[in-house]
Amino acid sequence: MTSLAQVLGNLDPSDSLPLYQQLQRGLREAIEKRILGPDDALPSERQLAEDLGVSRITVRKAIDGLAAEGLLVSRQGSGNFVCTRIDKNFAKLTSFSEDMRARGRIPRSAWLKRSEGTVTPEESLKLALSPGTLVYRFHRLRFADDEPMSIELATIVASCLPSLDAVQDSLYDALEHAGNRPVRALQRLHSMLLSAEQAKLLSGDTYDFVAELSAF
Amino acid sequence: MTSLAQVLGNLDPSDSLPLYQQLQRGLREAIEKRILGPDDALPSERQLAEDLGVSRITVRKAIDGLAAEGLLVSRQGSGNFVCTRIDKNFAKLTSFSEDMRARGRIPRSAWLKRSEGTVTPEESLKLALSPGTLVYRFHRLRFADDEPMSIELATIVASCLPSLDAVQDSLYDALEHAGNRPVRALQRLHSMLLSAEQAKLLSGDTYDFVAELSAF
DNA sequence: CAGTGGTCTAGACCACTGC
DNA sequence: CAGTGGTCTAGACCACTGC
Repeated sequence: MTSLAQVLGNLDPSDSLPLYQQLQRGLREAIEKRILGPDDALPSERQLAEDLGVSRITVRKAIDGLAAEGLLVSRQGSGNFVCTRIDKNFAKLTSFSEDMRARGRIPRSAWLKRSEGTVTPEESLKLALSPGTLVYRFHRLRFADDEPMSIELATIVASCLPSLDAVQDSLYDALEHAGNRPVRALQRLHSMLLSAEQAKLLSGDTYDFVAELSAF
Repeated sequence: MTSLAQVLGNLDPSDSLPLYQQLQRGLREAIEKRILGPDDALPSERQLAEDLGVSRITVRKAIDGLAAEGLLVSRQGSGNFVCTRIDKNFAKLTSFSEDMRARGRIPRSAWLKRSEGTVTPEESLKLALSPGTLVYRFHRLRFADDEPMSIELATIVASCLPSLDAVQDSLYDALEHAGNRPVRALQRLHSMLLSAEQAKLLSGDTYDFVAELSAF
């Protein structure tokens, strides 16, 4: 009997909610309440099944669901582990690379364009920078396990990085390496209509795109 | 023996790829090749299992995976059906509402702000509109099954809609109702940093937000 | 080599659909 | 009420991990 099983309480077969969903909810709450902390291993599936009086398949279905939610990762031969993951309220700043790694996926990016210049009036307003500030702009296509996820534009004050080429895979890594780990950021997300070229990039049909895209 | 089973060919238990993944791939290809068309019902799970010489659980695992991919929807007591879904190349224009419905999810939107005005110089360039053209702007928070999915800004030439209030849930529905079903569009998608307010909206922690958001 | 997750089977009962 | 998907069991063998 693990202490976790005590926390989970008894599953009720007569409940209208299926057993695996009861278990999934219980484990989710245990993770959210930090009873199970990041990187903690769950009891083995066989152990959980025995403790809770259900079959292993029922346990697996709950765990599969949590893995799909990004709360757990399964490692064959090793165990099921709680993901280190972003806080729902974005309290902790994480990069795309970190986020994907925390979800057990391999981040990768392809460069579309990188350039340097001075802030536009719009950027100057949004980022609270003096006009004339030198910035680097990074246009990237982001992948997780080779699946195209998003097109990203990052605008960074040039003085935060040693050079335009300092960014390889992770922008955050490069900033941290330069001693500028971001501690505060204004995060903005837009959902917009795609240009034909952008659609093509995200569709995954072409990876041999040209590096130059106009009017991003 | 269904004709579909013939198309799928034999599953090979000695293959390193698990049976359910072999079947999932076979069904995916059948859907992509339109051997299984939109809204077509699959043979029943028991029938597929018998035809292919595997257990029903193996069939279900393949079908669950395809449902997670958005290629199928399951209807209890009825069957598994091929989704009408967007073409990978965005050849067919679909709205958020249509897309979500096709995936068996319920689209909903909450208004953040709606306004009218004349095109900005930037919009004028991007949308190829004459300066001074009257447009409606729609800022919405989009939900699927009450889960916040995205923040959307739509800019529509005012002459395409009878009024600013003509749009209820679906912009495309409103446009179609006005006789302006879009046949061609420039679609753009941006992944950007979120403002604190936007992050809050998407985190699902607050639904009683104010309708006014500045500097979107 | 003991223990783990990954896959698979044969069978069962349930709620639901649609005639 | 026959057929369907949804859930669940008990058991099995595999590949892999980590000591």
